[in-house]
Amino acid sequence: MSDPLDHVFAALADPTRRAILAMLLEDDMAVTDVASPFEMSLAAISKHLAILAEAGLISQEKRGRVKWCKLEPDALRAASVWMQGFGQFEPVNLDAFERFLEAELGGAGDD
Amino acid sequence: MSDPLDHVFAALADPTRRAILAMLLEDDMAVTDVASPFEMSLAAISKHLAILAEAGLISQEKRGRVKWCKLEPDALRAASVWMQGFGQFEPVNLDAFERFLEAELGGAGDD
DNA sequence: AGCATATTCAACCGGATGGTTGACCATTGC
DNA sequence: GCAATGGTCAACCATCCGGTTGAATATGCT
Repeated sequence: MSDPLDHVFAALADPTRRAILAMLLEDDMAVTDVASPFEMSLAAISKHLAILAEAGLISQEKRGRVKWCKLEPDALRAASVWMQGFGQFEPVNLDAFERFLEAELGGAGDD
Repeated sequence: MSDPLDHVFAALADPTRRAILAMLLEDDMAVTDVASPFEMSLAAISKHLAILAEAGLISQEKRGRVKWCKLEPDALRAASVWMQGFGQFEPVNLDAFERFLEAELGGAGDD
């Protein structure tokens, strides 16, 4: 019932969470360090991180008493593909999508 | 304080709304026709459409007593750009594409 | 052991969301 | 004019969401 895209897009809908992702782009961070620039409680940030982790957008690994947060751009990939489908589309249907895909596979490298 | 991305991602977070977008990919539709495949009230669909319109993902034009809904793929572009900015990843991968087809178009458009 | 640090848990709160229903315009057609 | 059709509005409900606070749980330090 709940498509993974539900969680990804819902996670991305919050500006705090998008800011967190932007921070994690530069480096892995501990929860406390993620929280420090924000004007809200640590618990709130902890919840945001849980939501991001649930969506697969980050992973969390506990080393000692510190939990490290790491960006997982792979989860963004599915959502990105979903959106590009709409962007490239001509008002027909899947044919155009297939042409689009073939062009991508032919022009860009392999995965 | 509300970034347009907030609205776009929030709008995309609901599977009903994504299904509506997928339907509108094929053709412009009247509100009643958008609603017909869904097992929920017309009022509910009307709200969903309002949310999509608020996010700029569709436009609505009233001709006579019929309100036509039209996909506006341009609104997706900003969100897509945001994600590309994140992405050290290639824009397309086949797995995600196939998942997209099954989950979104296969389920919604073929009822 | 005892205390500080890192993080989560639990309860709570106000406000948003997704849905319902019934009443309410607006437009079309007999 | 009046009834059917297309769509929204308003009130309501249950649930989720984003935030708070205070207590609880781990782990590390001395």
